[in-house]
Amino acid sequence: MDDVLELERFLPYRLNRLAEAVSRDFARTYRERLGLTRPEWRLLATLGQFGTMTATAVGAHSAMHKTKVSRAVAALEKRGWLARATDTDDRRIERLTLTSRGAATYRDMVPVAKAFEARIDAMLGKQERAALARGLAALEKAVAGGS
Amino acid sequence: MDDVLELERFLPYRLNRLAEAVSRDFARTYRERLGLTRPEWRLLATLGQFGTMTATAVGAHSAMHKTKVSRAVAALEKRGWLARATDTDDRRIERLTLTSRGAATYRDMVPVAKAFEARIDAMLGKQERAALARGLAALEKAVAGGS
DNA sequence: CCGAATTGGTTGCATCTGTAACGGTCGATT
DNA sequence: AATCGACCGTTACAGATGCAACCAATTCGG
Repeated sequence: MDDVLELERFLPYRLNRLAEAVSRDFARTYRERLGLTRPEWRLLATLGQFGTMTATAVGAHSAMHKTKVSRAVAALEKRGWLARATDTDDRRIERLTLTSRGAATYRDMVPVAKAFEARIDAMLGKQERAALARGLAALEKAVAGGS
Repeated sequence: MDDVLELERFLPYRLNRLAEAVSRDFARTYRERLGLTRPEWRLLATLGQFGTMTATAVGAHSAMHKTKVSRAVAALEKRGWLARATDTDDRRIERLTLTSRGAATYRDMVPVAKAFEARIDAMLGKQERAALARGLAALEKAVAGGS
């Protein structure tokens, strides 16, 4: 009974496998079109959605290691897609914002991402989509709270 | 309407974030206790469950890049946890099997993984657990078929 | 107040990773 | 049987990653 682990039911394994499989195609498109790595894309998407944020907040939101965030920030800054502004009250903090060029890139990218999303959605039935949404939401809550 | 991408609803992002968050703690335990990387752990778990397999099959099952598998195989072989046997009919193929020492390590690891699994399950309600299972299964099917 | 502990962020270093190219094997076509 | 293409697996190389150690700024505790 306790001698075999069924990977098909093991959550970390399933999530990793799905994340990998689902992301791969999509990641390739923005790497080829924009030359972005995954962390860089996530940073762009996060700032595009939320406006100004700190590096730590980006990391917390996307579960990225802080060094990943740090390097992604440096990369986008170098391209002129992102600007840093040291907080006047707490000079450790840097407020990150997309430049107009960064925002323009973001706007170009959004429809592509949405099209990708729609393609996946189309492959799931309505019931399954609802179940997935509910299950993921519950898991996100558990992970956030349990830590 | 089409100007912002809501990351909290975007599947690749959610899956990556969850996979990362869920795996991190667990990965640390087997890295510290056994000195295994993630690909190595997955290889061990896959062979432990299925017995003999080829490297390609392992990669397909776990969505790992073939070079990852190749390196994990080399690492486990070096530890004496895994043995290769070239197929006599098709000499391109290598049948991978855990050695008795590898199998012993696997057996030690299974209860740890199951305990981890149980801890996550305990954080989800029964309904949510069912929804998650259903949603993930549907997505797995879609991903496998769509490709 | 002052030193200790904490926090935001960066960097050195070793390791891990993907891409592309490769060597070796097999099957099909001719 | 020679050739072409497909397939299994490895490796060189450049780039990405995580850990630990670090700097600087802030907050906490006495």
